[in-house]
Amino acid sequence: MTSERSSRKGGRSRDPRGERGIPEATVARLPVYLRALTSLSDSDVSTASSEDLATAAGVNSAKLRKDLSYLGTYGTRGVGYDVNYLRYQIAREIGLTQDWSVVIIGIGNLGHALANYSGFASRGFQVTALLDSDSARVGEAVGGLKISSLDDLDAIVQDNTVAIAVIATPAEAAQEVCDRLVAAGVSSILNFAPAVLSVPGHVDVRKVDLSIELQILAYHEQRKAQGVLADLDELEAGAI
Amino acid sequence: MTSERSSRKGGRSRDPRGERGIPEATVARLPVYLRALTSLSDSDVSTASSEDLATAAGVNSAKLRKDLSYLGTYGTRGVGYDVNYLRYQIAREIGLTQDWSVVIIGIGNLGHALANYSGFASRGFQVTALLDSDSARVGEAVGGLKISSLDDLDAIVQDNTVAIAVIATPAEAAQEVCDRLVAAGVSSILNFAPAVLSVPGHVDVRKVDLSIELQILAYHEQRKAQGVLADLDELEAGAI
DNA sequence: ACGATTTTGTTCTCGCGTTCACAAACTCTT
DNA sequence: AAGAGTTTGTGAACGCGAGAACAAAATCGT
Repeated sequence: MTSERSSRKGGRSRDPRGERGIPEATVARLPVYLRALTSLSDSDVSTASSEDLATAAGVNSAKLRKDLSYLGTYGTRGVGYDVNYLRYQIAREIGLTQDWSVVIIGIGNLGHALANYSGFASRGFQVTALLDSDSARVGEAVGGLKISSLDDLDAIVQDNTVAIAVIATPAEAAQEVCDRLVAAGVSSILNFAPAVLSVPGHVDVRKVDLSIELQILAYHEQRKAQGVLADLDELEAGAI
Repeated sequence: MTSERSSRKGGRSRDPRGERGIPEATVARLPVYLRALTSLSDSDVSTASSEDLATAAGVNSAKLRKDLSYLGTYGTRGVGYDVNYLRYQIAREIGLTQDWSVVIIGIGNLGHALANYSGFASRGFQVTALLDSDSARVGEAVGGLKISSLDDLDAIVQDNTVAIAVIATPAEAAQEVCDRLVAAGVSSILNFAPAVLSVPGHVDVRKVDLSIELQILAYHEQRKAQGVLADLDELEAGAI
């Protein structure tokens, strides 16, 4: 997994309330299922088996069935799942039946790209503000929005009832921006800055770190290369 | 974790060779430790305890010690770890003592941002080519590099011994681009396109998906809000 | 020199997540 | 109507990862 939850340790068993809690690993896959269902729906497929869905989502069918069983019993034995019905149920479970207001902090290279990314709006996430600490950039228009000053954070968060923020600042600024976000009432943060953020327990942080991903790939790549060398050694040693 | 390995199922226990295999969860944290060590080194700290390191990396100290123990015994009891020595050892283990050539495919908003991102080069990842299928963009300069045509992929990969590629195309194009990359000999792929890629077993794919991350945050956010409502209900019902 | 203190490396235990395998439930054919 | 064929939902087994806890090893103070 690329990202980590920094708060909320427990899975469903530690839930103080008795209500259905969905395992974290399952939650992380629901959006993938949703995408697969949307794709099938666009292809006018009205019913799909767990095997079909699993293939489309790139997972094993038993896992998919167990994941879906946490939401309820939405399938029909001997038939499969109604694509549109299941799609709605997952969307509702994730919370995509309502719109979410998102602000992006730090409009550098990455912030720019995120502001122009169309994939957000299509899923019910609306970027309502772009903030930057550089006063020279305030007022500049990016992706149909004007950049606001970081000083207006509190007002912006309150006016738009923002719960989710995206940090795309340099690493040095990330913790301070994070603190201000939390103070303003934001309780979910997507962090692109290569920095460890410390937040109060009620705030969720997810991290996306490009250079970490590359390093993980490099590790395995190096390992493959070593394996080849070792195989050659064995070959020379006449072991095979 | 946000991303998934699509190939290579086993952890260290299934390793056919008897050599030390590092658990996947540990591999994913090594880059974080590396960053923490670099930061300490920049602050002229020469020695650090597991507690210090763990705090800087945002993990628990027992976990950190166990992770490091997979690499070897690089600490000194009663003292701690030599920052620069440990840093070198982790870098070597990950494979950062060599340079990695990386190509980026799909120079849209995101590809643009990635091409300009300075965080790659600083960690030994050198972007050697930018590719796009849109012939109108070929030749355009981005971040000091000229965009090449996708048709030149094979030659570029071979000339630069590229093992790692970044896919930043729209979802529709991702699988085809992926197939061509694999055919050209690339065996590690970082995928930003919101699509499930299918690859042969020897190829590693890691996925970074912004909209999935937001959806996971939305789920928890919704859950927090429901919890508040439930608490209010209990209050009204006189349960407290 | 030796006990007190610090801190690592490792063992052990527990819980989560994955997968197998099968009974239950539904459809279809005859 | 009944048996054959499908496909879901779930119980059970298993392996990996997290964290507590402790023994081993180093330093420090006297």
